[in-house]
Amino acid sequence: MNIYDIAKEAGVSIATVSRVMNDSPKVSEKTKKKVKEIIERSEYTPNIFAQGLGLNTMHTIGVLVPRISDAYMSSVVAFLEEYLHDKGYGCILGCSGYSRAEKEAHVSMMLSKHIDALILVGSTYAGTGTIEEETDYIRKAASKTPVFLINGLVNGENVYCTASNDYQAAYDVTIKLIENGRRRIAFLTDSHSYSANQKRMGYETALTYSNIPIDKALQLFVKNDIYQARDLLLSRPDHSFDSVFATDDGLAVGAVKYAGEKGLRIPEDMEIVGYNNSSLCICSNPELTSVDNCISKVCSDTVERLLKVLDKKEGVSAHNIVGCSIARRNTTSF
Amino acid sequence: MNIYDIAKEAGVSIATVSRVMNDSPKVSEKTKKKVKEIIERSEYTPNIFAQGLGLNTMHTIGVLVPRISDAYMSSVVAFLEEYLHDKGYGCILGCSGYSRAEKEAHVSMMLSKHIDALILVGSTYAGTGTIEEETDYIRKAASKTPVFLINGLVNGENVYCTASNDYQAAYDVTIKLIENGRRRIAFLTDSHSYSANQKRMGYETALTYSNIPIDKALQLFVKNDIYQARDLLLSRPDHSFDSVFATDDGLAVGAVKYAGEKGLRIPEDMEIVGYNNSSLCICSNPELTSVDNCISKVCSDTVERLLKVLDKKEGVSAHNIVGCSIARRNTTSF
DNA sequence: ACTCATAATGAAACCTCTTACATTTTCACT
DNA sequence: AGTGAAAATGTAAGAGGTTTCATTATGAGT
Repeated sequence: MNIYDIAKEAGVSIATVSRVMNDSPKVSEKTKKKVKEIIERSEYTPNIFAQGLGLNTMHTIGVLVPRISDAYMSSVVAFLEEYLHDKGYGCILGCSGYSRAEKEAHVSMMLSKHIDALILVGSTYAGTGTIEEETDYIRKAASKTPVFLINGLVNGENVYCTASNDYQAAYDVTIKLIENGRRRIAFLTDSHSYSANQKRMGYETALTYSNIPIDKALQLFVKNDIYQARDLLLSRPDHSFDSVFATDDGLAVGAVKYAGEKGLRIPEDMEIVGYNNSSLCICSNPELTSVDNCISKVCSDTVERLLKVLDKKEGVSAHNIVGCSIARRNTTSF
Repeated sequence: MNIYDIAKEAGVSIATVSRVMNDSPKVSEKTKKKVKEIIERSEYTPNIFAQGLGLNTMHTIGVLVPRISDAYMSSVVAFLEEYLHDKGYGCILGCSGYSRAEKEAHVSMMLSKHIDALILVGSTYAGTGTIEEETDYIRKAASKTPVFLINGLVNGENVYCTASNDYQAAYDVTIKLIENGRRRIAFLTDSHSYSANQKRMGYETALTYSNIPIDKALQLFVKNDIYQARDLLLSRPDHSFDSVFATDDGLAVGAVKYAGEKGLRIPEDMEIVGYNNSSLCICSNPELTSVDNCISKVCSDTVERLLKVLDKKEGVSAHNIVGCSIARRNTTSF
């Protein structure tokens, strides 16, 4: 069943059928109605390949995340898919893991599928090699299709970034903890990403601003795993920290488990703040205070900017920042 | 940059270039080497649309889930994407929600993108209308492309199902609780899906087998939300149940919160079992005993069967069952 | 050197759509 | 009725691959 069959049955040329399919104004109402009826009846759908060959688009966006089973990432994908689908775009998903090689492999696979744009979520930097090396594949991809980063920052032609204001949020959280009398705030992270660095800078700035010396021994790096986070904290000397600011809710849950193990009361003896305000927060006991980095807004902004770029509209800025808020629950006393 | 450019530069015909691209044996080593070099150097990739037009495939599989932000679903998608990517297939993701109309819309969008097969995850039945009505869109889709259900059951030409043995697992869990002296086991679910019904049947069979009357008042239905599950349990009379078997970890966490609210000790006063063995289990406090429905195996089986079907191999059975196990943690005393 | 089977290559058809341009139809106005 | 502009429709040329079939090149066996 192709456009010729429809044309023959309707007694018109294929050009007319094509015009009807694309809602062109230069077809008489009478013809339009007749052709539409036949299209309807025979459940004809145009061949996407032939269409793509002509139009050079398939209305598909590539979405690449490091790990979809992560609560934060899956939320991001959920929003992106929803917004894109609303606008008639399909979503090719890739889960790359954190290695550069895997990311590159996924990106080139997506490019070969002729996506209209590429969205990269988080983790643009794996911590091996220089930033330039690490992000070169992004600029390379951007030479073929517009690239949109979510919570990442890369400068380059055709690269657009949308991020939550992690610097500010981290600063705010740290100040809150200091106001609560905390002086030895552990900074717990699992990433060298742009976001993680922003958080670290906000944290350090707040300490400096409050005349608290920065103690690098309080900045802990661990794989994103609840038990590993717990064990790392357990390996630290008792009382070496009085609160934990984690760059991810999973790590914060690890801190909760640490406190349980040590018999520390939360939040009296140990305050804990997570990040992403994910589903883990209310699953945790006590429920976790966390930074709400407003995924929904970040995603809707990204899609909005993406559509503008595809529309060849001018004036889409390279960078875009979205504010965060703090979701207060029971692991802090603010 | 197209096949003609390569052909011209190499001084061969486009047919030869095409053969080189597809690793055809009927090209001399010398020519192959020369052409490959030029392809490499000019970073030529064949146009997917032209290729699709000829081959009628884009090596893309549609994956439709109701809710990707669900820990279980995102795990399933993670495995599917990994296995499919390994085999050179891309993944078009759709998040449909639970309504039939949305599912149909997503399926037809995917079909219009010319997927090679469609994988539907869970929830084939939304509870409105008869099973036949609810699943008709699946058979319709199956007339255009092979359909693979994960933890769903629909009979039809070109429909292949892979499911975990939820009936058996539910039976086993219920027997364990009974062996622990529980007599009033609440069955908490959020779905009318095939899986949920299998679990219910296993639960009821175990009760009957143990000469415990089935009390419909103990079978509770609630939206998949931790707080709603907690509140529903709080609304029941005290001591009306002594344990909870939930068909999803989120609901089980709701039960944990209920017990906390009521001051019940877990597992002494209240045993709780979840389902899916998701990341919520270790996040919960106490950590949740849960049925491990072996997502990895279900997904690898699905992909394996899918590849066989695409390969036109015979003998792919319509149904395939994978065994479950119980991940014992701290909300039960077995 | 001459066959002849086989390997290597090329020409052209085909896949199904979009669209620029050409042609035909319509119809208001004289 | 005749004219001419505007509207409707059709023709044919791409878009960029794959593949069949025909043709040419190769080289082993005599």
